[in-house]
Amino acid sequence: MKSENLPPITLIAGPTASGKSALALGLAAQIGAEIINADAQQIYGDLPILTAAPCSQDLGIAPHHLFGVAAATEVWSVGHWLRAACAKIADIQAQGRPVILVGGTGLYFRALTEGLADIPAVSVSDRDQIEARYDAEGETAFRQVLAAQDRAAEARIEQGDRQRLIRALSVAETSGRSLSDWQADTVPALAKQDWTGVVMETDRALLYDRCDARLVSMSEAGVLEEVAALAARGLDATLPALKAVGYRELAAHLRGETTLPEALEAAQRETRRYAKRQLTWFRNQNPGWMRLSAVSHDAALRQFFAQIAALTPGT
RNA sequence: GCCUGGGUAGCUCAGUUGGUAGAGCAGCGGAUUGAAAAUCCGCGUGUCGGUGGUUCAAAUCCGCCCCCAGGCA
Repeated sequence: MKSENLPPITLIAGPTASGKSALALGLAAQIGAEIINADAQQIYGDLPILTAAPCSQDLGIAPHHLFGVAAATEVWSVGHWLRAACAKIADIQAQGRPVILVGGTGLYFRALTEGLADIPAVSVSDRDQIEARYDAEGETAFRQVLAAQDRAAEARIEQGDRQRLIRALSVAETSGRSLSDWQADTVPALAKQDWTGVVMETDRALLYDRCDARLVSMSEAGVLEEVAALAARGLDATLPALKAVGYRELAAHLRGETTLPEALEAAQRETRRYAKRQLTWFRNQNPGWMRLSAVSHDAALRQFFAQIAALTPGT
């Protein structure tokens, strides 16, 4: 149970409501680490209740970074987050402190551990133009155009996946190099020996119960007011900050389209579905990461140290 | 007690002249490289209320029983 056995960076991933934040806090308190957010929605600060942002008590336990740092009008991408996270990691390590990254966004962890291609940004106007072409030509014709420039991407992207098809052609046309080419040469942001990956594997039934209960407590904490305030700003509905799970359902109730019980039930269902997608990602995309199944965060912390000890014989 | 209408997937229901059943929603599995709390793909999961009978063959037809809804008493 000595922090010297730990690599300097700990990555804690897991589905929503799995208790990963509590584990991060417990670990941070024990080893004197600072916490960096690895969750796409918690970057934005306008829906603290709905996105389960850390509370002031949490903030008093350990320094937190990249939580609520962006306005709802901003558009952060994986790349944007990765650069910010790497800068924070460097800062914290310069002070000689350990780092913990916690979050539920599998892609962010992948960018960190496997790298992200250094693709030039595609401007919004260029993307809009390609989107317009997709909508005008239809998927079949669009795929033919894409296949001529990036056969591998066209073959890999599944039927109906408009978002990925548009991304692939946007990159090929604006950078003059295919997305598949770019992605083939990526370098991990973190060196393998510098980090330990942990996945929270909470029992499915328990996890779903927690998802349901969380919507109830969010409701008591005033989510509706928070959603109403953001909705009143009349922002573009495609902004990432407005894609928080539950936002759509609660906003529909505020417009009088559904009753509150209906809205809460729908939001709970969407939360469970989101948790299921995360379970699928972490189950299959993070081989080699430590798995923690303990229910309480104390037990999870003990399980964590036990596995660390098992990984480093002789200590 | 009698009459009528129902009991088929987790839920709401469909099921032609008898050929061991299918839709929506829910659920489950999977993909995932700059919107990722996003985006997309795949999969019916079933003692057809129970039981006995007719038939080569019953969710479908017949008998009895059980349960639900409504009506009459």
